[in-house]
Amino acid sequence: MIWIENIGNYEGKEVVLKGWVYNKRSSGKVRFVLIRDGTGILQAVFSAQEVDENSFDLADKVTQESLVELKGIVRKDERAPGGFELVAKELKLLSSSENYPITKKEHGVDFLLQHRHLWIRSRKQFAILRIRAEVIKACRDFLDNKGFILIDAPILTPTSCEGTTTLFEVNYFDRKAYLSQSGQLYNEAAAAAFGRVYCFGPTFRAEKSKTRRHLTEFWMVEPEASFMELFDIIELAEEMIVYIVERVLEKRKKELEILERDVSLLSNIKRPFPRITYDEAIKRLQEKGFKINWGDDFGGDEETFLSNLYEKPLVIYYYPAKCKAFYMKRLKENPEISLSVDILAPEGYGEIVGGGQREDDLKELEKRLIEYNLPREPFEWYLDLRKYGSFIHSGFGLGIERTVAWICKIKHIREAIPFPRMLDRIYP
RNA sequence: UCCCCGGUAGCUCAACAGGUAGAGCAUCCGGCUGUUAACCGGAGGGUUGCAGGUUCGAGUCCUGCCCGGGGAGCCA
Repeated sequence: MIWIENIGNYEGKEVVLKGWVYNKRSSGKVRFVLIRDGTGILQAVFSAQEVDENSFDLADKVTQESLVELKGIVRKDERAPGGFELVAKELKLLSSSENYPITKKEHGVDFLLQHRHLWIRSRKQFAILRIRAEVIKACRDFLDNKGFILIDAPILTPTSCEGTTTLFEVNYFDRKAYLSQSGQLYNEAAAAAFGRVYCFGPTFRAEKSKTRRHLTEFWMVEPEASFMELFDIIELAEEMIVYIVERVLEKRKKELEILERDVSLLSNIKRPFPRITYDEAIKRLQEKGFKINWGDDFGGDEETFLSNLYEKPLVIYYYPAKCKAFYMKRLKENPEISLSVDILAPEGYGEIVGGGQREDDLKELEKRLIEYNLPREPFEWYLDLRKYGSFIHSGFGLGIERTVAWICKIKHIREAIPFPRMLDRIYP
């Protein structure tokens, strides 16, 4: 099987390819048909003398997104997009396509999202989703190489992980269950069993958020490591981000080109990252005239401002405990401060990582459940982790779509997932 | 939930101050021997989101509803 991706290996040879018609152009006695096979796009050239009449005719008549079989000789030619083209010998129609809705001109967002199942065939979406696949592979390779074990957390859960967030409720054999909003708590159990673990999967938030940073279904990779403290986990997150960016730069050059991404900014993503405390962040914001007080969480504008401060991701740590989840360990010297961290991607992208050191003291944790107004019963198993050999441990979650959106420099994270789920949008 | 913007041909949009609904792309027909969202000529294509109101006359003004976009809040 020959794929367009590797077409350069067949220079001068006759090949047969299957693919969908991406575009066609004609100029009298020369016709150009661009076909895509899922790995790339290749231009085929039809000249009247070198091809039979039926094929030449078809090269003019064939419609966008029809499936065709193409025979021809691979030739290097600078005029061809991609550097190689096919001198066509024969074209066969395998399956026709009529009135393909996504044409060569512009379309609106609503229309494209209604046709997402077809939109993913187009060049830019193709590039983004291939980068997404690389980002995911990079996360997994990085953690696997570091000795982390993949232990997936359940999607159906008996209760909220953090209590506050709105959850999707499902009927579970006449009992209530909820779609997971984080694998975090299960990860902690797994960390005690396997040392260093991670889970990777979809998470769900039933918030009525309508912004470019939010989806109701999104993917996270969540490492959790025993014996690691806050600053160990910050280091791990930094290394992981550097690794992801490096891998995309190395393996997805073409896709970044399609997206016209300025790669010099990405090449700059090396350690160390700038690190500031929450207190410093507040000070910087207040200096700029933001109306924000100590104890407030950052809003969208604040996050954008902070993430534009540096060319590298910005590490912000020591958030007020009340901004963070009940399971965050507190600073010994000041229990108002949690051992927590967020990492904001640069170029205005905002938070891609959130994490911290977990409370390992049973009494403290019991107190927190009460403080946060959470029922004890569904968390019994979680408390057990502190009863049977409690251990220092930390972890974080990295949002896949936000990371992909940043690396691809796309405006809205809905394009960073194959089939986005948003408020009022669950089709296709 | 709130604020702002929008809904006109398959798609993207235009239509002055209320006066015969129009262009590009797509489709179909024709032309062009290297096109790069190719280009050039021609043709077909409309319940102006829905319901009501004002008016001699409504795409345009008013009211309600529906749908979408951007943002806020909330959140990762």
